Amino acid sequence: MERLEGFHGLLSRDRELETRLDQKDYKLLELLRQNARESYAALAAQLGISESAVRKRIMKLKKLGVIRRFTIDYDVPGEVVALILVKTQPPVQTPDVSRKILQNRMVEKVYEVTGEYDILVIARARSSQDINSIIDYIRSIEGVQSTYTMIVLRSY
Amino acid sequence: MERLEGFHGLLSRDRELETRLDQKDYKLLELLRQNARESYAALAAQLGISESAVRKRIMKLKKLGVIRRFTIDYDVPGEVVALILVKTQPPVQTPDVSRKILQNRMVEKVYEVTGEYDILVIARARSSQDINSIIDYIRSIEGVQSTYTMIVLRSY
DNA sequence: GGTGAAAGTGCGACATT
DNA sequence: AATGTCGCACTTTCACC
Repeated sequence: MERLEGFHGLLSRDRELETRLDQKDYKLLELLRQNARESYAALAAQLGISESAVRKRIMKLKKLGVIRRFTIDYDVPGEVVALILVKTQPPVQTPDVSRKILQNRMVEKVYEVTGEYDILVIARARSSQDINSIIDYIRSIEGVQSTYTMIVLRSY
Repeated sequence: MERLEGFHGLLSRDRELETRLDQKDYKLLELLRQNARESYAALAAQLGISESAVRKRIMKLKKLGVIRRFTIDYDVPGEVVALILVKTQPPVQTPDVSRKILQNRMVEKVYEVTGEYDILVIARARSSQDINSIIDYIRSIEGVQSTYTMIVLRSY
């Protein structure tokens, strides 16, 4: 019976995968990546479908969690961006550390990764002192073994 | 005379800095970071200014290069995201290497940084084979000494 | 995925401080 | 120089097909 349930679980996963993205979805994501404020009508024209179809696809992509948020890529002169590699140590779980890191409002993005380090943090601050305080904050989290910080000089 | 011109240059720089961002600009950037598709009217209400004022501020921020683009934060199931650290070697200039890296369409973002490595690349691909081909591409660029790749397991 | 009508939004011109 | 007001066209939204 447990085997059957396991099997059933696999089937449900397949069913989820039926909501696979098609070429128009991929193109839509690419268009939105380039300009997230483009009107549905303009997107529709480029995709060769109607404006309401675009809206429904975007809604679906948001519901599926594919589109996480509409945001901006920006660069405030004087602000300091830092990339902070973090090494965690068992038995503390890496996701627990990630969630703690995210609580800092200067943290923009957190990646859990393979390799020598476990987490990469992208942080943004008004000054290098503020970067220092982010690092202090991260190093104070339980399960953080060490950090390695890179200051961003330029980005594209 | 040359001294005077130099001094004049400094003055012009100061004049440019007069287009400093105020608190409303910072708040506007934060609101857009959270939802880049929010209407000007809704943004205006939150900032306590009129809708056309918001429009003009956003225009100004784009013109100043502060807002680089409106984009989406997204996560396609099955796609592989990799963070690739790159070490460059003189006499090749790091920005030249960055520009070459950017030519690869799977490359999403390039940071030039301080520290042991000179560049961090964020790349996105349909499969790990594609990630491999990005790495091969980067390693084939003149001036690239070594790379270190981390595969993203999860991101927030 | 398309249609149509109502509500909401974008945008330029001009007035205001 | 930055903001506010107004008018109109366009866009979005929400029914339903």
